[in-house]
Amino acid sequence: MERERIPVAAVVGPTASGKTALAAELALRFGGEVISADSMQIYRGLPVSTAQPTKEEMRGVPHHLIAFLDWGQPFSVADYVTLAAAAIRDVHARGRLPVIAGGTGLYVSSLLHHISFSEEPRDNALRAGLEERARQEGTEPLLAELRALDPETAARLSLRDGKRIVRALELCRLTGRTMAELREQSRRDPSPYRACWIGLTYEDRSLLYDRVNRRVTLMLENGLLDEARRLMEFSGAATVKQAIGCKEFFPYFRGECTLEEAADKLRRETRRYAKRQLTWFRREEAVHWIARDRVPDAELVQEASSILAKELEIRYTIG
RNA sequence: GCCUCUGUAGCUCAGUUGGUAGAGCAGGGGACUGAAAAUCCCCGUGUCGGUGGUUCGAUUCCGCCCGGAGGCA
Repeated sequence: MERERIPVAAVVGPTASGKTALAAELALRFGGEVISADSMQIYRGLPVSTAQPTKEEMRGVPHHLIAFLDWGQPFSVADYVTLAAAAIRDVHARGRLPVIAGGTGLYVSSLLHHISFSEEPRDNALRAGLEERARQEGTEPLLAELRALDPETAARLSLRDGKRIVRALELCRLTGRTMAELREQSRRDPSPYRACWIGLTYEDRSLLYDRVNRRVTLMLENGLLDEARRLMEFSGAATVKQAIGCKEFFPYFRGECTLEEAADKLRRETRRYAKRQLTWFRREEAVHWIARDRVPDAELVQEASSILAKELEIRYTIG
C-alpha cells in the first residue's frame, strides 16, 4: 500500500506577475497557508527591496519562511528544502493546504521534485582553497582537473563559470562522487507530494516589463533607498548583497552615478531576472500557465481555483 | 528665405574608394543540484528617409522632395 501523498499547490512565475496576491487568495479559498519559495525574502529588514508581502497582502493567511534570517547567515537550497518540507508537513498535519509561492525556481523545483541533498555536505575551507586557486592560476587548471574526475560535468561548463567548476570539484573531493552521479541519485526517491503548479505570466512580455518598471518607482517611494543604504553599510559578507534591489544603488551612494541611472539599472536587471524566471519555469512540464495581460483578478483566480480543485481533488472551504 | 550638417537595427552610431551592411546598448532563446534576485552559454535582414538619374549594378555618386539639428538674415 503506497503512502498517501500530500497535496500541494504551487504558484510560480516571474517577479511582479501577481504571485503574492494569487497565493493568498487561493489559500483563503481552500483553507491553506502560504509557504514562500524566495531566496531573498527569507532575510529580515528588507521588506521593500525583496517585495515581501505586506500584512494587508497576506489577508490573515499565515505565511511561512519569510523574514526569518539575519544578513550574515549562510543559507542554501538544501536548507530551504529541509525547512519547506517541514512546513508542508506541519500545515498538512493541521488539515490545511500548503500553498508554495515564489519565484526562486531552484527552490521550488528542488522541493517539489524531492531532490535529496542530505548526502552532500559543504566544506567552506575546501571551497575557499579552490576559489583562491582559481584567483591565482585561473580556472583552466581547475577545469582540467575536473575533466579528469567528472568529464561529463566538465564538458558542460565554460571556463568562465568558475562558480560551478569550484563546486563540482568540491563535491568530488568531498564525497568521491561526481556531480553527474549525484544528479541521478538525488532523484531516486519519489516525491511525497502531489503538486499542482499554477504559472502566472503575461502574453505580452512588454506589459510585464511595464509592471516591473512601475514597481521599481513604487519601491523608491516606499523607502528602498533606506534599505539599500543600510545594506551597503553592513560590514559582513552577506548573500543578500547580491539581491537585485539594493546593490544597484551602491554606485549612487558612492557618487559614481545619478539616482536615475541607478534606478534604470535596477529596472533593467529586474526585467532580465523576470526573463530568467520564465525560462526556468517553462521547463517544468507540470505547470498550468495562466497567461493574461493583467494581474490576477476574479476571473483569473477562478481559473486557478478550478485547476487546483480538479487536479488535487479538493473542495473549496470558502466561497 | 538662404547656407551648412544630418537621416543606416527598438536606441546611439560605424561603414561600404559603387558589388544590398556591423558594433555597443536594449531585446530574444537556453542552461542551472548546497551563494540561485547568483552564475554561465548562444542569437544581429534592417524598404541603409522618399523618389528620379548616372551605372552592368546605388545604401554609397548626382538632382529633387520630405524629416531633424545648427548658422545667416
